[in-house]
Amino acid sequence: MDDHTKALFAARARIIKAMGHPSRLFIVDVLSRGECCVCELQELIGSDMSTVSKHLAILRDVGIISAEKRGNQVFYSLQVPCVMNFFGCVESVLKTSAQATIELVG
Amino acid sequence: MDDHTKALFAARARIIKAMGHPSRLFIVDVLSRGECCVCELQELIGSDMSTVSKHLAILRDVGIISAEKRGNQVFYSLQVPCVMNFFGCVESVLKTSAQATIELVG
DNA sequence: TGGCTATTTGGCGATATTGCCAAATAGATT
DNA sequence: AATCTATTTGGCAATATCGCCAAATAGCCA
Repeated sequence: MDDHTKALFAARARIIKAMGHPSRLFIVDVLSRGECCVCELQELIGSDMSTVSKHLAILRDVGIISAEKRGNQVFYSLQVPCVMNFFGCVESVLKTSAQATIELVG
Repeated sequence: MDDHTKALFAARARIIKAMGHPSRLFIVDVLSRGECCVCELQELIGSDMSTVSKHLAILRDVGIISAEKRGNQVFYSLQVPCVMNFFGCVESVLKTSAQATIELVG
């Protein structure tokens, strides 16, 4: 892998990696239905607010979501809705994988 | 998040996480153009063969790729081609993100 | 200003990932 | 069987991630 290819795939992986966590994937899913403040997400997820905030920062750093401060709260929204298309394919990976297990078992 | 939702998003995240590494993303890209043995991938990536083998195992464990042994070599192939659709969206995240930086700077 | 709420940041221990080396395994060839 | 090649596995040190707590920050309201 030459340096350019390496950099390209590192940049791509960074974005995908940002979604590779249950809470962060959940955040993306929730935000696909409209903006949310941190407090709402925190209630839904059930982790410490600081933990949720850090997850949001990770998604924001790679550009998947964006933040807007209004009053004393911060509203996050999905910046690149096409990431929602991942879900359909991910389900099909899960299905394929489950099918393989069934065939393996009997 | 109730237990079912938690499990669902954990399962999804596991799949996305498997792709969240430059070498593994590269492997998926290469395999999208046809099956490959480990030795070919190792040459392209340039890491130790054992490292490549472990990356392949991670992708295989989640069901994204599959392995077939022929002779004394193992050929891997992309099991769920729709993951290739991720790339287009990832590029658009990169573009959006670059655009945001441009607007921020000037 | 002082206090209140919402959010972020710093720090830390626990845990997971990464990539190399060395050793084990499996098939092919002699 | 002995050996060669291709691949996987075990082990380990370096590094990164995770989630909580405590502290800092920022905006609102009295």
